[in-house]
Parts: sequence; structure tokens; C-alpha cells
Amino acid sequence: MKSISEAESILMQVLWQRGEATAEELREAVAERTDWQPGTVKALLNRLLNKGAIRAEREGRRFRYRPVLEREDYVAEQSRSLIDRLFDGRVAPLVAHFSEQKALSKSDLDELRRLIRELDDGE
Amino acid sequence: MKSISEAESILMQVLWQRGEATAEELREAVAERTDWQPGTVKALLNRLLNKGAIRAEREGRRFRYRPVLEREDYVAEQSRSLIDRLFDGRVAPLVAHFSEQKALSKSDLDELRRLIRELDDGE
DNA sequence: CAATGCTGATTACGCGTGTAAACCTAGAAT
DNA sequence: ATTCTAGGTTTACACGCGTAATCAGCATTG
Repeated sequence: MKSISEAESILMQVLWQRGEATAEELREAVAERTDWQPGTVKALLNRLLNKGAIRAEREGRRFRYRPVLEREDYVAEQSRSLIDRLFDGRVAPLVAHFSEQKALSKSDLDELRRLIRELDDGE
Repeated sequence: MKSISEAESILMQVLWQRGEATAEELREAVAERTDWQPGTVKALLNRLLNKGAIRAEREGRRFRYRPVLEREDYVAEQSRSLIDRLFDGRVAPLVAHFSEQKALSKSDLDELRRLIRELDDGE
């Protein structure tokens, strides 16, 4: 299960979001972000197939694609990688970074508070 | 100022850490992680020079390299990019992710608490 | 001064990526 | 059955990356 590329991950996002899609649906879904031609989407899908990240099942004359790689796993690997590379493996410095940058929204703060409270008493 | 690659960023880490270094010092500094030949390091340094991420000043027969790109900026861009790509631009879900993963260390938690308290009353 | 040897610059090379044109094939339409 | 066509598959190509061999300039030394 080789690592998936930037362009490929855009398609994965859509697949994770809606569970499944045809090539054309995918193309439409990313149309505003990318202007990919149909062939481009197909090629990317094939690479994802080869990497084992998705599977395809025939449906009449076309295919329906579904994720095999779990979003959770991908997210975990990407997050871990960034945190390790830039923040010495610890989460807090990243939050601190955003805090200094004043890039924490009100709802972010609310949720962080909630999370911490949860962790403090629960479990 | 094009984006810097994975291998290049390893050299940047060292430069940010010590402020400056020669090619050979860099090679030693990353020796255990990479086994790069001297030529490899030189080539990477040249790419960084072309990208404007570092500068070099002659020092006798060799060069001394310093970062031009600020670590802060790099970190900000990378973090922002990940958060946007995977967590819809918000920080809390990332922390939640690590929390679910039980990947928050004791000191992470302590610091998060401290950060939140700080934001709550201070400023 | 010529030979030797650092150190940086240039060139190379295979591989993944982004993007797409060209090609192929099983159904649909006639 | 023959042709048309909506998909999918193969091939292509330029570019960046990881890695390094090779080339070139200049300083040290015999």
C-alpha cells in the first residue's frame, strides 16, 4: 500500500465523503478545484487501484469506485508525520503555534475546552 | 520562493537549529538519518539556493550557509496546509483525532490546559 | 611551477507525479 | 450484424526529487 499523492488524495477525499462514486461523478465533484479532464481522473483512479487504496466494481458499462484505505488511517499517518517532522512528535506545540498565530477560531477554542474537560474527568 | 522538498527540509531543520553551517557540517549532522554523500548534500544546497530558501557566504575556500526562509513561515505553511486538507481548516478536530488515538502525552495535556487557560484570561 | 587535493558546480539518471492524448472494447442504436 | 460511442486502459511527456558521478577552480605542497 504505497503512499498516495496529493492529486490522488483529492479524489480520496471525495470517496471518503460519499462512500462511493463513478469516475464522472468524481470529475464533477472536483471540477471547480481542478479542471481535470476525464482521462486525468481515470489515470489517477488507476494509480489508486494499483496502490490498493480503492477498489472498483463494474456497474453496467462503467465502474463504481470505493475506498479501501480508511480515512482514519490516512489522517493518522499524515498527522503523525507532520507532528514528528515539525513539532518533535508532540501535539501541544502545534496548537501553541496556531495560538500564537491567532488562528484559533472561537469554535476551535470551545471544542478544545470541551475535549480537555472530557479527558480530565472521563476515562 | 518555490516549495522545498522533503530531503531539502531535513537540511533546513539543521540550519534552523544552529543558525548556520557548512556543507560538511550539514552532512555530519544528518549522517545517522541519511547516509548522504557529500555531493548529495551540495546538490540539495544548490536547489535550496535556487529556491531562495538559504543564502551562502564564502568563507575561505568553503561556504557557510544560512536560512533565509524563516522556520516560523515554513511551519505555518505546512501546518495550515495539513489542517486545511484533512480537518477542514480547524485545529480542534486534529487534537480530537490524536485524543481518540490516545496519542496525547501527559505533558501534551498539561501544556494544552495551560494554553487554554492562558487564552481564556490573558490577552 | 606542477601536482595534489578540497570544495563547489554541472550533469546524469531512474522514478513518481500531474496531466492528457491516443487507443481499445463492450454495449446501444440502427 | 454493423456502426457508434461512452467508458476504461495504455502510452506519453515534462518536471521535480533523491541520489550521486563527474567536472572545474583554486589553494597547498613538494
